[in-house]
Amino acid sequence: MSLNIHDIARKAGVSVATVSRALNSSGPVSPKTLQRIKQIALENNYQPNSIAKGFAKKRSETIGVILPSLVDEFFSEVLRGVDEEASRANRYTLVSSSHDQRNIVETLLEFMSSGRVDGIILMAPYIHGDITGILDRSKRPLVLLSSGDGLPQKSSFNFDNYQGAYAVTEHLIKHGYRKIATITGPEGNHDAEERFRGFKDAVTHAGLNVADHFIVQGGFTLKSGYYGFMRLVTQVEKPDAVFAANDMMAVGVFEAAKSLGMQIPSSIAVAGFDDIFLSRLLTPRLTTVHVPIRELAIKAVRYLIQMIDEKVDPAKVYHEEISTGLIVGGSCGCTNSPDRSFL
Amino acid sequence: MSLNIHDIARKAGVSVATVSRALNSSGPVSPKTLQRIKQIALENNYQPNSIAKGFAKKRSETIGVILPSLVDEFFSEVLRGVDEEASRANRYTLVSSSHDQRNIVETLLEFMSSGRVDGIILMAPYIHGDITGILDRSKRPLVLLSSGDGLPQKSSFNFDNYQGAYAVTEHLIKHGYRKIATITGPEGNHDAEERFRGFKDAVTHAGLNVADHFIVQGGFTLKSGYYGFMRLVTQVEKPDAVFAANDMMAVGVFEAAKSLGMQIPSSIAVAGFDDIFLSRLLTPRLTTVHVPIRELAIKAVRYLIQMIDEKVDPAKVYHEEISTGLIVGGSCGCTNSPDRSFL
DNA sequence: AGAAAAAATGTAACCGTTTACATAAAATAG
DNA sequence: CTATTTTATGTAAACGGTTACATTTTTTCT
Repeated sequence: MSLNIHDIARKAGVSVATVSRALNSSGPVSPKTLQRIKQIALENNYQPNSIAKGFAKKRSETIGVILPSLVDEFFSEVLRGVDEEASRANRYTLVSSSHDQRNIVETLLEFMSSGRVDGIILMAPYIHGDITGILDRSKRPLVLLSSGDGLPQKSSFNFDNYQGAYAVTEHLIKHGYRKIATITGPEGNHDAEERFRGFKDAVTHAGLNVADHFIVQGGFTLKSGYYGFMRLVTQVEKPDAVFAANDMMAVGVFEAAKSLGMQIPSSIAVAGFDDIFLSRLLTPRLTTVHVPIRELAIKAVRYLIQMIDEKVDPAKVYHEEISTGLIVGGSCGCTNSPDRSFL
Repeated sequence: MSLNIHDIARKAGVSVATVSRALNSSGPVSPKTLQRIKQIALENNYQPNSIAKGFAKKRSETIGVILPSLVDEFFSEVLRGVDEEASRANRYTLVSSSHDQRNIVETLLEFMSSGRVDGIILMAPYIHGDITGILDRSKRPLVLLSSGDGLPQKSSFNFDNYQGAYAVTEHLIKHGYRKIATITGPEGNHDAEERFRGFKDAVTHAGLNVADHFIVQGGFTLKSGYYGFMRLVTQVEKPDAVFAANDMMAVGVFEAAKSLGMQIPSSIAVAGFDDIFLSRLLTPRLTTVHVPIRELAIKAVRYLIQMIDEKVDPAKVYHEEISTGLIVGGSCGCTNSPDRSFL
């Protein structure tokens, strides 16, 4: 096994306490002792055992991230942001992509009481009773990411879905479309609900009404966008524009339109939400709402670390809504939209 | 703070050793004591401090994953596979997406000598001297993922890039194309090199020759595919088919062809490599090579865990090449290819 | 120079668990 | 019914750091 602090102390002819102080700058050490210890540590490339360190300090320098799954761009961007900010703050990232609800609960319990993480970033689009229960008696700092306000007693960072949906819908209305349909996200999903609310308000405030047959429920998947669109356009009254609650469904809409021989935006305008990479490749480019995922993750981690370091009161709740930005492509009917923005 | 093993021992009127044995089934405990201890542990929902446990056992039950970055589909699929298999084996996943080479080296050192992980999955497309040096005196089990055979002394899991590239090129040749160009991956990248080798051999074995002006260097990015194609088709002698060393570049090729008004596959056939999600959405669907990323990751983790548990000799090296599969779309000229496979 | 203050270093307890070894209790054998 | 073996339990050291406190050395002040 590699050498430990005692070995270094012996080699340097000092006590372990001095070595610890020298290497962590945690107490006074005379310049020449400091120098000698550092030298010896370097020569023997001593690496303190960080498990032991964590044990002694009751700190793991690790933040735990619980994600619903890692499949799509969204989650990997979150993870990227978390890892980026965590490593900037010299923290480790322990990740768990829970495959189902049970799993989230278990992981949460584990993470909270095992001493393995100092704080938790939890992303749970569907928060239910079990989770609430655990979270209530959670002792570790925790922040919710894009999980809505179902748990107002916990600090959270969300996108301003309402504002984004409102803005993009308003944009469609400005184009003169009057029969605007939407394909929603899955039921119970906070983002989906907020987006729908924004859509509805924008339509209503414009003096239009939201017809029931212009609302079809989707599931944030390409497939549901495809079939959702099919349902919309095979009705007697057809919409002249459709707002898909996320880009993946908008892609489904494009595919469906293509297979029906419908032109976008001339036969029907389309808008999405998320600004995924793919939306840039559609022709015409998708009009959508940009969500700064990394930024969200980074802010959440920063706040979490402040809680851990007690720079902010961990008991106090803080909520932040990160604003989203309208991205105008050609799918809404705008003509001056940039092309080949992917290059 | 939550209670520890001593508290449980006291409540149960036994010693900590007995509690430890009871809860870990690591020694004889009488049925009724066992029952009582478990009961008490449950009532007080006792969770052993896993840092302390790791410290005592010199085991962290954690596997470290070092990835070059988390941006694309490839890496997030890897992570997904790792996490899936790790959690199946009751291990944690500590992730680090190193942003540059220096970072990889540092992380590697940290991971190896800190006791924080029991083993490491390293994915480093470009292995250079520094890394080799560290790896040589690494004490922890480590497996390389898709990093080529630059380090034959370490166990590794790779895709059979050669075979895949050979197969897809051969398929193009079967179509009758004779002037086959390629856009390669970045220099020094193992996958890229193997793919090129497969391409070259397939062409040569068919009695054709690989003209220099039919080889342009790309960088695995959409952009490089776009411009690479532009260069290829603005030459005096134009290719009739092009093999992009990855799908992202093939997407660039599609875009470039579109902007030049060229039809795929009638004016020029295209094939890619990777079978990314996007390749399914192209029209015609991209002919490509499927790489079972999750499978690769899962196999690597399984093997790593065997090394950790000393089920296999950690000193012995093992190499596995995972075979890839040809996916026939319409971009090569095949007509019976399935459409809308994304639904 | 001696006293007081400041700086450097050392000693040892502690963090929560495992585990080798010792001891006690129960089961089995003769 | 004892002697022996087996099973159950307890004791205490170890893991590798940190850190409060004690002690020693150095510096500063009068």
